[in-house]
Amino acid sequence: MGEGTTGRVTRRRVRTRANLLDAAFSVFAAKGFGHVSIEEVCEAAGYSRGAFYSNFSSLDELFFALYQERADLIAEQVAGALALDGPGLDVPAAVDRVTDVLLLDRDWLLVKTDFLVHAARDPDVARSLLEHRARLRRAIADRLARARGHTALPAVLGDTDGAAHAVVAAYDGVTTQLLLDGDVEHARAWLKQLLTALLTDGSGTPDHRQN
Amino acid sequence: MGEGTTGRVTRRRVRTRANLLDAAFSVFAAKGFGHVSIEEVCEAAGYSRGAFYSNFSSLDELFFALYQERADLIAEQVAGALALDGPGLDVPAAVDRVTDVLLLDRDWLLVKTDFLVHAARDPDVARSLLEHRARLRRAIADRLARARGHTALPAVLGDTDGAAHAVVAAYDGVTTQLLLDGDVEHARAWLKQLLTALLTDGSGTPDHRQN
DNA sequence: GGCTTTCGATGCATCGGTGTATCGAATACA
DNA sequence: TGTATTCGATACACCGATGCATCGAAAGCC
Repeated sequence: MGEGTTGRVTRRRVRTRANLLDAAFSVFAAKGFGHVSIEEVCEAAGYSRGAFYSNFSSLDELFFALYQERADLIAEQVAGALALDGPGLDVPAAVDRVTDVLLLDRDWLLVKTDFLVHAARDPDVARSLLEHRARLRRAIADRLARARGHTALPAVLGDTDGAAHAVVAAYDGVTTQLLLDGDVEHARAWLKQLLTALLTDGSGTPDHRQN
Repeated sequence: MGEGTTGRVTRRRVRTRANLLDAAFSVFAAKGFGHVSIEEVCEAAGYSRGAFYSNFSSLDELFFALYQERADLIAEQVAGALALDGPGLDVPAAVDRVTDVLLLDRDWLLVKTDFLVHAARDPDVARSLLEHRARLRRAIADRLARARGHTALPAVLGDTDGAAHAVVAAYDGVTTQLLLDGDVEHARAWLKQLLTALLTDGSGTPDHRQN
């Protein structure tokens, strides 16, 4: 229990915990939180319920831990992709890099959206998620601010903060579509186009589709 | 069962069915599909499980019916809002009207998102939802096409179809944010700004916030 | 208004999931 | 290597939800 003092840093405990989390990710992605039992997670991980209750006290707790783990990971990657080039920001290139990181696989988006729905009904979780999003936006806004003067930003959206808002909104919007049609490549292209449309006044490359 | 032939158009049946659907909406909005039992719905509606099983065969079926009912209703309203003025489209005015219809209450967005997550895991449901969205987009694209020449559309997004895509994406994006912060008014303002930014090359009214 | 049909309430059997208590086994530390 | 302690598997009791089968009551039809 005591996480502060290293009372007994068991080695297998971390392993089982990680295994449980990994298995939970697959199961959640496949069936959706709310249609998943503790037993299913344990079975997928190859443990019995004893192991679960030894590591978590409820499915909610595990779900939260799972989300935070992966979300932090992706946030790092995005920050990395943003920091890649110098102060002179090449918008299309940065958009490419970020897009590649952001739209990796559909499974993550499924879990992410499940979590969103979860958060929408629990103020505490919502607060936590809002803070996460705010951090992400700030990273984007900072990057955009640093690039100002080098590349002109259309004034329609207001300051860089507004532009960051728009970027996140575009991402969320494309996510929705991707969840339905499952076409990652198309979503990525579409997101790039949308972002360049928002962040430049120049010419995007139109390209369309049925659904 | 026989819906085609009007074998016996019972009158109370439609009432109870409607009551069940209404009650289900509240319960789903509050707890989320997947955390709701048939009993809860029946209790909220003031019926017993017998009534439920007489009208639906599963929660999924009810959920689908519920979604389709309300989605069609809103689609009608949007179409109405779009058709309101003549061939000369006043973009800001139309945006205002549509926005007012689209972002009515958070409960609907909650149920809608639940349904999205549901559809994302069931190809049949996904297909149905994609068709619905396609119809909506076509309505928007038609409206935009009719207005071409009157109001200049920025070419960044390609043709009117691309613009319609962008409109829907913006809506979805704002929805996500609204689900978290619960501020309908702000979401509406933000959506208006985003849409005008996308549909005009002119000046939006910047206005910002913390989250 | 009587008669038939359908609707919906009640009771029951069942099942799956939960949480806890207990115990053997694996592991860290001396 | 011995031993104390933690980890995780097994067993059990419990609860809630499900779906069905039955039956009284309301509604439509003549």
